[in-house]
Amino acid sequence: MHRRPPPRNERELLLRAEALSGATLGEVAQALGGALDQEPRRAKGRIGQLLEHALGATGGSSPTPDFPELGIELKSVPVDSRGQPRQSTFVCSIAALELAYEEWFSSRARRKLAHVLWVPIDCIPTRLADRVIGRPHLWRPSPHQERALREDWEELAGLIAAGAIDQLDAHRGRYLQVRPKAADGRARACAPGPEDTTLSAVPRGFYLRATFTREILCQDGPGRREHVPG
Amino acid sequence: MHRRPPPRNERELLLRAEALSGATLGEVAQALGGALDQEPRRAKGRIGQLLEHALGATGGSSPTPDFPELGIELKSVPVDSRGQPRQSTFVCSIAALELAYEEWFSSRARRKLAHVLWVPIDCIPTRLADRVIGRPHLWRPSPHQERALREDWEELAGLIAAGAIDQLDAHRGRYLQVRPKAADGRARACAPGPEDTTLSAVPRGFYLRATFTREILCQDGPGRREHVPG
DNA sequence: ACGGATCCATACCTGGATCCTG
DNA sequence: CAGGATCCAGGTATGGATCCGT
Repeated sequence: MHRRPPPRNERELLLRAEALSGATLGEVAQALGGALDQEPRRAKGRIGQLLEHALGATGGSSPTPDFPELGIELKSVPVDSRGQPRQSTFVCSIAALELAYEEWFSSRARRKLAHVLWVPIDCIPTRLADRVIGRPHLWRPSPHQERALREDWEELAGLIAAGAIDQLDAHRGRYLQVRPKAADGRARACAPGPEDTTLSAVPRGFYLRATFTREILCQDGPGRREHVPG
Repeated sequence: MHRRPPPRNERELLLRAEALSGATLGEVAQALGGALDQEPRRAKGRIGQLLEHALGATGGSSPTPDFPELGIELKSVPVDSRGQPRQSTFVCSIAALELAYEEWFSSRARRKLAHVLWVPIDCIPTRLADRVIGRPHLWRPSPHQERALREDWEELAGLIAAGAIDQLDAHRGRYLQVRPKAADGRARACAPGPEDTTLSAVPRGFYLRATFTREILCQDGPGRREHVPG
């Protein structure tokens, strides 16, 4: 499938993303010379990859942001008929053994969430190709949000670093949570255990709760610029 | 391509290997429902993989031997018209940073070479499919050979662990040598540098010199059993 | 002749996320 | 309805070795 060149600045990125809004995924795929012939259970990550191509994101499996020159991450987020997310959003995987040596500021989670272009996808149509792209939303965490994310992260990372990964479940954290991230339940990764031991646990990732992404998408954004005073 | 079930014991493995001797690679591939359409420069590893399938080896990229139940490694070795190896044989790749903590007995090199089924391939015919499989040779290092391999390994591993990987070249070692093992000269791996530093170097592997594999194949083996007294 | 450079197949890992059962 | 389980694509690493210029 064809991939567009990277956008040269933030404005160019936003213009491209707004140009996509209203289009169906099938139309975008066709414009790139591809097709969306697989159905949902078999195409969990296709939407994100399609948007990457359409917007000129690079990166792949590198640790750099999707738009390295701009320091911006791209996230597609499935929404219902009212434009609201119903599911959690994956942030990044967790290298449990290294978490003890990290701090929030240098963490992968903070870097991933520092500057994000959210692109809502209306997931009511069952067929992938019929789903409609919504208005993009370029976001940075507010001071309040960043504080809350940081507190969650420090609690969760602290538990893992202390060897409590097996006592930790997805109930913890207000905005950020920890859940399995693996091909299946048999996958294994190393993690700190009690008293300086190492144990083997299901690989985990950080996720944002749907309540939090709903809050983000309801903040003032491009879709409401006409109401801003001035 | 079809793969045979694993051999249940050493005898079954040897019988299968002897049954292949005299056959061409093309015949073996055809019997497995495959084909050998690629030519040498494009098929450096095809012969080894073909023999794995034909003999029922498992393993792939696991650290276990090719025949885990038997503890036996499979090595194909290209030979000339006199049945003698003309090239070195790859043993295993080197994890340079970990070599300092290893000893010969627990090393990957010793485990790979502890028990090997050598299968010579007459490489005079240019076309892959026309090459003829020779008599297999099941080998364990003699006390003399094991001592020499160990001395080589300890010298080479010691130099690498001491941070001298960039001063080390393929001239060192009587039987075992160290040479690049990478997709190309731009590949990089971490290695110990001088004075507890870490540097980036071309990935290396251990190889057996052709003089050594010639010695192995000339030892008494299945092909000469009729001359053994008794 | 051989030391350094290289080539293919395949398993594994990571990043993209959504599925789905109790 | 949300926590735990899972799925695909694509890149990387590993294992199989031989190529080839000097």
